[in-house]
Amino acid sequence: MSRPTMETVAERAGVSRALVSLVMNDSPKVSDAKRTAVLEAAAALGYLPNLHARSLAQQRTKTFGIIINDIHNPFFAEVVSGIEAAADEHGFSVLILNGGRDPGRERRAVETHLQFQVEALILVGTRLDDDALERASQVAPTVIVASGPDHPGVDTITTNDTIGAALAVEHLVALGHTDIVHLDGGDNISSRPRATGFERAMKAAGLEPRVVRAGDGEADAEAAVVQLVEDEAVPTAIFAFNDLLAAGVLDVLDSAGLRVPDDVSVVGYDNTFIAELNHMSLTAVDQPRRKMGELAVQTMLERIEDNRTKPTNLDLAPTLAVRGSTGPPRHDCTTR
Amino acid sequence: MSRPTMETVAERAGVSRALVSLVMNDSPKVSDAKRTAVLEAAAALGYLPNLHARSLAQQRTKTFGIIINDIHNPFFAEVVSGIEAAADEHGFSVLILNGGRDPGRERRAVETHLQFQVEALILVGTRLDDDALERASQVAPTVIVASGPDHPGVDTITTNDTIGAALAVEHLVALGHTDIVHLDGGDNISSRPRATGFERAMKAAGLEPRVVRAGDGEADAEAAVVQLVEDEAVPTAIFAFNDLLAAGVLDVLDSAGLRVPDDVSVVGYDNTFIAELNHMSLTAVDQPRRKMGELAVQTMLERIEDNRTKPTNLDLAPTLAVRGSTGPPRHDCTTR
DNA sequence: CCATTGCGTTAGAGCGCTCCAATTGTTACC
DNA sequence: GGTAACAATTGGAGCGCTCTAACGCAATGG
Repeated sequence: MSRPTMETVAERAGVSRALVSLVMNDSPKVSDAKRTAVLEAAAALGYLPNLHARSLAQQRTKTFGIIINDIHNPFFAEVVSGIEAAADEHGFSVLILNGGRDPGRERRAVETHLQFQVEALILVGTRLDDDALERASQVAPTVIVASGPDHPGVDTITTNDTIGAALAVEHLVALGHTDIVHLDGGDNISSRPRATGFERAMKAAGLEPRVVRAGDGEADAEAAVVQLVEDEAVPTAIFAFNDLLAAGVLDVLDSAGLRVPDDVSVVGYDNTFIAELNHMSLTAVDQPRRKMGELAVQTMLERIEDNRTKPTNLDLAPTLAVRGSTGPPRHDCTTR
Repeated sequence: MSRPTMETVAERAGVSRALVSLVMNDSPKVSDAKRTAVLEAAAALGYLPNLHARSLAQQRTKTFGIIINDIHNPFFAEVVSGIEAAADEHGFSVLILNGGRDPGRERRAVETHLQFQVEALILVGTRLDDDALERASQVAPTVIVASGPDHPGVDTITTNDTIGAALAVEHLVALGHTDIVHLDGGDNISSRPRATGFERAMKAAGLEPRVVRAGDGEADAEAAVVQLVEDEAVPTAIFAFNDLLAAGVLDVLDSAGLRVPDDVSVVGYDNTFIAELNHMSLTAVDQPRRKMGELAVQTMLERIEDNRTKPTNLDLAPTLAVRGSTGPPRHDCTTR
């Protein structure tokens, strides 16, 4: 059952082990005759190089370690796609470990990756604390994509939540809305900048910002909106912390007999495929997810190949995907 | 920048390399004094064992290779969670590679995993052809989870689509429906068994099965339902190939002014979080995803540790998650 | 005809670890 | 006091590969 090794292939092809190695790394200095002989022997034996042995001998792995904070989150999946594409292009492999929304597990994932001698760590939406980040970045170049704490020595690729929130507000204001509520993300790490961006943009437009504390799950949104309905304090537009919240908003409004966007406009954040579902058709702030993944790889390559040492902190601009959930407000007695 | 090795640790602790190895594998036959000395030295140096060297020396990796057909699909993500949990419990690590819905990429992923000397391959929803499966299973025990071609020598963990479809039909029939349309999945690999199950269950209930060809994307469903509306051939219930299709159905019905479930009941398949969204509240056939992942691991362990050679083909029974999208039909002139 | 060049090839050390066999040190027993 | 038994420790070979230096062998040129 034991697999063939280079030795086996060499024997069968009637050459030395070193020559087989040269063929496997398609070196130009091998005669065509021997090359085909080796290739044939390898194919016949079903030979597959042992990556562990190679890494050990070569003292490098050409591998990135990805830790994805939550494999269930489609937002992160898209970032990973970008990483994979870019890594592939540069001859790097990618190992994915799932953080499972749990700092402890993420910590162990870092350890595992480092033991695998990955050449860089790409943390997609991490919850690691400063200490863990410090130790990780000591051993291998590390980049945080999408969200995570700031840490000197750790590169970051983010999008600017403040701008994103402003985009949403400006869109609504342009439509004529003046009474806009922001449902915030509670403890979520992105909650604060988005809320701040909202408040700032509202004030810039000469409007009074209303922020309602929610959370990052659908239920949080629903409770908050039910409250607004009960208090008869429903605004003409709601800007939700993320798409999932927005979905909750849509549902509560629907069962309260309020029409979207006629009675209330709704804006989400992240532009996940929830927003894309026709039944939702959610206007949402969009982050360039694939791009972020690609930039993460590029950032790491600069550290590895050009040994850059200065930290990189890219903060990209989000855009707005306008769909059917936003429109001009209805001008009735309450707003007039 | 080069990392410390066992040699370094041994030197600092004033012991031999072999002793360090024993400590790292916490062997019982090490004196407490030396043990703590080694541990301290290791901690001080920030020593991390090199997994490649270990794998090479040990001639085993205690690692499973997962290939996930589409990292964007939350259905698969749940299966992976189950795999991870079970693997962890047995001291196995898990390496994830993304198939990206592309057989070519999947093929390369298999290769990569085998080069990493994974002890078993777990294919979550594969699109690999017979040939590739044959070669893979030759080298390492292989199991297909959720969906993929049947292949001798490759274990499978599936749920019975025929039963699933029957569950949906029986639920609708029990509610009083007699005019039920199935939107099939087109070329999708699970399309056939679900359609067959539908037809069989309908006939068993003495009803005429109506199947409309669709696909596995939202747009496919929409086109199909628009057609039904135009033809004034809308049934009292629609059983969709998957949740995404069902979402499309919901939307078209909504804009056609038909109420769910009053005018039309809708059933989905997979019970993904689309179905759970309150705004959808989709009755859907549920597959025990985590369980499937766990069983996959167990199946592989049997091959590795108990060297079972007989193929395993587990076909689990799905269940039905009843939500708000189904109800009794309205008995008006058309059905009477 | 011998030194020179260069190409294709190979021997062999070494990557960091494990594991077996061998060694030392300690205690126990007759 | 000698030996057996055991516990703790170590040396060294070997896992499958890469890579450097050296080698053989042609073709070339003086």
